[in-house]
Amino acid sequence: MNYTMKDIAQRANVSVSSVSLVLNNKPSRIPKETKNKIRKIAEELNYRPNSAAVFLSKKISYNIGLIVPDITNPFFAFLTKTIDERLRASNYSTLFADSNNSFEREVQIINNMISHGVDGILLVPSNKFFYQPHNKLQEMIDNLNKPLILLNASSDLRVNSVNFDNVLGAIMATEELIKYGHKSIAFIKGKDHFVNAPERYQGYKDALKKNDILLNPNYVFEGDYTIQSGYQVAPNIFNQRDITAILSSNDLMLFGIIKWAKEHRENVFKRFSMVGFDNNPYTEIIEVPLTTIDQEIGKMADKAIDLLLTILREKVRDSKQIIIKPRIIRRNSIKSEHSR
Amino acid sequence: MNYTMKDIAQRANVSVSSVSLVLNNKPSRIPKETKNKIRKIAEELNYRPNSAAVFLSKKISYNIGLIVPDITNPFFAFLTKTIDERLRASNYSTLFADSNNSFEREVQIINNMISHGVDGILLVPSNKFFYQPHNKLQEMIDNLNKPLILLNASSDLRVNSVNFDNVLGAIMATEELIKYGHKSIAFIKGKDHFVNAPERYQGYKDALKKNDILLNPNYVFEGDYTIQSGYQVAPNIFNQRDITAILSSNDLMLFGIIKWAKEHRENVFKRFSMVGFDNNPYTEIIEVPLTTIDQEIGKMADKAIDLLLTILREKVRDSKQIIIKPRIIRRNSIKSEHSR
DNA sequence: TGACTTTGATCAAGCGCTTTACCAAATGCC
DNA sequence: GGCATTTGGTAAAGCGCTTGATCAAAGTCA
Repeated sequence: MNYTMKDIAQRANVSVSSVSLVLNNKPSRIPKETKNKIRKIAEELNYRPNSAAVFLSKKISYNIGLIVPDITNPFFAFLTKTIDERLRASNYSTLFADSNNSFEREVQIINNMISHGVDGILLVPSNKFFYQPHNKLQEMIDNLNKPLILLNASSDLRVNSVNFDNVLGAIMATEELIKYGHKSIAFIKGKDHFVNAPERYQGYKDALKKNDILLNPNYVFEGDYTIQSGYQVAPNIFNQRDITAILSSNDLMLFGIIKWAKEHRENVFKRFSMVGFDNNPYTEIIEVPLTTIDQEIGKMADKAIDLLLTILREKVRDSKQIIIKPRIIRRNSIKSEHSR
Repeated sequence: MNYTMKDIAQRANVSVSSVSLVLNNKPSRIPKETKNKIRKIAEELNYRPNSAAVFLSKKISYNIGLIVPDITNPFFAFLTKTIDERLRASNYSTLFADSNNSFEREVQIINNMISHGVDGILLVPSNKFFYQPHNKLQEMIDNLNKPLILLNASSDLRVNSVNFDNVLGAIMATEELIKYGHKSIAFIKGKDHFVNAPERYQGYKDALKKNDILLNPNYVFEGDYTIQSGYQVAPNIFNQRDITAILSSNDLMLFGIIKWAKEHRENVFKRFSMVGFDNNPYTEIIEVPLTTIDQEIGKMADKAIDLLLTILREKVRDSKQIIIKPRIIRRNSIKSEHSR
């Protein structure tokens, strides 16, 4: 086993209480020399406090649960990295779990994390999360007795959340294309129950309306955010001869379209202007890097952690919905409509 | 707070001891009806054991620490996902940390994890890990008092490890190229202090020797495993007119070469046969998917967790070095030398 | 000198759970 | 009926740490 305060106390000829007071820098009347002696012994023994014992008496574990739907998705990987880094900087650790896009797992994991004594939970919900009956979810959240923050998702539940303004993001993207003269803009939407998918579709529609462009239902396609689904939908887009631009709900599906085009010897970059969502780092591989809507992950992580730490510090109970403005990253995948 | 055994005991009119015995399915003389009553109440209250308290008395936390150098690298992301899944299946949770390729962080994190009471640690060491003085490292590992398993790295330290046979992987890759008639094979090696990099270089050299091909130092290039470094090295490879094939220490650097080629209108797939390492999932985006050496991540995770759980169960102390055979995944990036 | 204050600590309870030893009541047996 | 045995539990200590209450000794002051 590891050394305990008892070991230090014995070696320093003081009581455990004194050791505790000193190592935690609590105000006490213990003189400098004794303090130094205790600190030195702790150092020598490489004393590490037993968090379980600390938790038992203080009810603070300095563990925060983080649940993501799929860590192999670069978006969630970057988010996880940033959150872990920020938490560590505030002296917290990350209890991690991958829900593998399953709601049942999410519930299991949440229970398990509470059992493991996390101080709070950051949940990046899977698409399946919002399938559930509203009141059941609300009850679960309310019964947690620990702060829960939803990331990358919005909800009308009474719950803290941090999300990007997806409607705005899609508007920005659509208007960028319109600015370059495009009027026949295809949209690849995610499935209706996907987190943030309806909002992106809404933004697309809003932007068209605002610019007096009629929505053509033949220009709207659907995918499931994977490269494959982009690949599958690609021929249909190429078949619609008047489409000049594509807005995709994420970058991955554009990758699929590009792959299909290359295999079929179509010059996709000449034929279409393209904008995606997510700022996928692998855009680097593409010979023409994609213009994309960047959800600034660092910002989201910061906001979420600020919110969480504030709740923990001040024990507030009401829930807050934070919305972050996305930004557009202009690269080379948009050409003026007339230059084609 | 959450409900405790005390709450259950009160409601069931029994002692806390009984509740503990029943909920843990310990042999006891408590009759079925009482057991059922206790279980029912626990269920109703959504009782979740307080792991900290369990840990304090049993010294088992059911938490395993996992440290990776960079979660945004798909290889580590897949590894993390698999490990998390497997651990959860065995009733353990994952205390995660990203060391951001820093040795200091690794040490900090390990101490913190021990303090948080993990039962064991799975460490995927960063390159900088092996910079350290050998004896210091050994001392640190020995003083842990918890099983530590090194993943994706080999070491002559007394420590458990699970790694792929990188020499063999590189031999397989090189011989695959030789089989297709290639003799002028470029090699992009990782920096010497990179984990597994010297082994891959060794395999390349071994395979050449075995096949009576002289090593040409002009065919050996160096990168740091990033797309950029492949991009940078690309013109030098294109300049060596007799090179017909490229073996890269990872897929990412090949991506960089492909990108450079496209930008410079070189038909890279016609000019070179290529083999990489890692089975990077984004090979999908490339129009000619890459043949690669796959380090079966699932196998590595399984072996590591088996080893860890065995150590925990049987409290063995000696260290074991497990080596896994890699496999080659044949795709379309190799052409016969004569068909060029 | 005696009352009061300050200094330098310690005591003890409690956090929630596990586990071994123990005990009282009921039952079985001759 | 008296003893042993079985049944159905409980008591209590301990895990390592925190913290408010407490206390003895030394120093201060009038």
